[in-house]
Amino acid sequence: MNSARPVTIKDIARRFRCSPSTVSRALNDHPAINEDTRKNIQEYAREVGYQRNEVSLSLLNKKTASLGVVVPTISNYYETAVIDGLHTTLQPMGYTLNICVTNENYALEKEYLSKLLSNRTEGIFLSVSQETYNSGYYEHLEHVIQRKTPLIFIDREYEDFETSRATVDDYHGAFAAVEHLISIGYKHIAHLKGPNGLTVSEQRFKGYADCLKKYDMAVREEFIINTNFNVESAIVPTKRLLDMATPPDAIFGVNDQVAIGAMRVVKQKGLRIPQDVGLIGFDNSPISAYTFPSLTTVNRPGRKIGMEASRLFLNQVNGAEDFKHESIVLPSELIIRESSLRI
Amino acid sequence: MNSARPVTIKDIARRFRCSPSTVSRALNDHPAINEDTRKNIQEYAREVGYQRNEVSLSLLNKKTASLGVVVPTISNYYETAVIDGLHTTLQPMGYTLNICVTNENYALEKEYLSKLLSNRTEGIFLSVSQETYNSGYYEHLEHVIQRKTPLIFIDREYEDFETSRATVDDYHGAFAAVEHLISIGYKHIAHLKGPNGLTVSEQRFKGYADCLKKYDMAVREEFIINTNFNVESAIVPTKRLLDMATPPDAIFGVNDQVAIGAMRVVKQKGLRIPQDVGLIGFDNSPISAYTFPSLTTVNRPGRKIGMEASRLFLNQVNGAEDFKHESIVLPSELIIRESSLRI
DNA sequence: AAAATTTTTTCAAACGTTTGCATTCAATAT
DNA sequence: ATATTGAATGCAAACGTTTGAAAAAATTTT
Repeated sequence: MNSARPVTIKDIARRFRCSPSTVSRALNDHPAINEDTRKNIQEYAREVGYQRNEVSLSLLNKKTASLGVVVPTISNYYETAVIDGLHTTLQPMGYTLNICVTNENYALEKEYLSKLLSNRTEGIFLSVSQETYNSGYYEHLEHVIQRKTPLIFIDREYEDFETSRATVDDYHGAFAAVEHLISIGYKHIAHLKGPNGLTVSEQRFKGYADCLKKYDMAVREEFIINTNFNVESAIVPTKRLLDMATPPDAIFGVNDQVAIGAMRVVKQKGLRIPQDVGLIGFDNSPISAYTFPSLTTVNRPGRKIGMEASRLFLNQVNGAEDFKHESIVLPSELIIRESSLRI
Repeated sequence: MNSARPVTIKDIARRFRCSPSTVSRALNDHPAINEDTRKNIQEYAREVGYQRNEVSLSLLNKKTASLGVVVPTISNYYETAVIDGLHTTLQPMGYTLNICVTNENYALEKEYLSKLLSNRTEGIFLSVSQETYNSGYYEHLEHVIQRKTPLIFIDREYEDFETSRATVDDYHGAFAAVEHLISIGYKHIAHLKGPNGLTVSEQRFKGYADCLKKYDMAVREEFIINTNFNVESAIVPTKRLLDMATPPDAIFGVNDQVAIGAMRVVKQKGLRIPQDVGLIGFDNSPISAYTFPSLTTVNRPGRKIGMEASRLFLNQVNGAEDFKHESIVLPSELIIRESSLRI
């Protein structure tokens, strides 16, 4: 009985022996439609479960009300917090989010952007993949801009694109973290860095290095080891650090995962945190409050970033004549917990 | 120069003084098109950055290649793992995922489902919201089914709908957890239950209760307290448990968050885990491995659920004549860590 | 050179909806 | 009775693309 084919305005028109235009107007409460006709049509439409075909409307109006969100991963707390923030602002406005996960892969990123454009997405939030960043290819991004589709960078960004951006102040966050360690009295502070080249990695590293310099402490090459953002990638580097002739007495991890990896190794060595080794992470992921000892970290307001990014997008589409791209930099905030509180 | 208006097939046709059909065929490598014409058109299309308007195609073919994912939240590890699984299977097949977050809200859930149908989504993955579950309203679900849009239930499910489902075996997971506590020697096992009415809560509770019964242990009313799945909601209930005249010597939390909340309270009381109080969670969230002590838990394969759900969906759309709805129940697996290992 | 064949291109309809303009019909004013 | 108004409805085009069938153009065969 209930056919799979959705009932259309034409079906209703046929039923009432009137034209599709009349049905359309009736359903939209157009004033020029006779009260009775309107009521009959609306009632019948409800009965048969008529639902406007938004696809046809999209074609007609060239408005799709859909937005692309292109991120390297959604397995981390931070990324989902950002998406949550985007959601919070944009879904009540009727926008639909298309989430694309690139797995840090350039080819996928390119494909998804192209697909989003083909689908006439009205805006794209992008956190560029690591591979893209390394490769230096960015025609796929230029293409988006050429098409005048609003493009909002999130966190990882290209310096020289005319777009809006929302990022966290990684530099000062890292700086504050290291300054805190110094104030506690730690003298030999190592850094488990993120992958080279990524803004996030480099900014945090810069904050670390600049802070050491400010306090006339050496920035020692061998105290800076790369990781890949996850727990496992911190294991070997931490072991190397602790096995040195003069090992560090504090470690600043590029994120919480890495710090937690380091924490495991430090404990296994029988060293105490924070007495023997101080430890700081970055992100304030939910887990950081519940490790033992609890992890000092830097808060990274993902949800807020998402909401700010939404705001930037809305600014652009409701664009006044004098619209200017903005670069929002949200402050990061040091959260002091047990892992750095040597007394 | 670069107009915002995307270049269409008609633009190209005008440029070559030919008909849109020719352009269309040329771009699609139709054999009936002259080799030169084809090459010229394709080259020009590339130059001007032509991109097929998929919206018009969707209208024409009644295929949108987009799928709805409706979940109560994306702030938890489990939900994102599911989405990740859906992604992994479906994105390579060209599907686009529209993520909708209901915040456990019935009105929102209804609105999103309706919107997804309006957008002619080809399938919907749904984890029903708590409010929906409680309210017992489900016309919005019937509407989806009426429209013959494949509907796949994830985890939280209505028993009496003709759809496919993918769930984790909560019952046996909970049973195994409690059995493990008993085998260790714990005698008074409390349960921090999830919200009443939800399948997840009830199944885990049932596993807990049945296991106690099997070993002739009392199922004590006062040992079963509701929480709301998050850390905070476990604080007061745990305090209440520990303040009892004869407090429990083990606590089974409905999920890791709740167990972690309990862990905090237990530690604050100066009690030792697992010596004084044994503790088990559920979900095997990444955090559970890094608490102190590390948390015994039950693995809940979110990613696999997503992939299984995708498979169920694909079965339905590639539907053979003899297609039958399936209910996949993935096994859960006890992960023994420190919080329950009293020796 | 005409007919037959093959190759290439165009026409027109379709997908579902909206909307400016024209049309129809009834009611009122002259 | 006829012109004038007003209300209610229909027509046709538009959005961008594909596709079967028809037409046109080029080529081959007689």
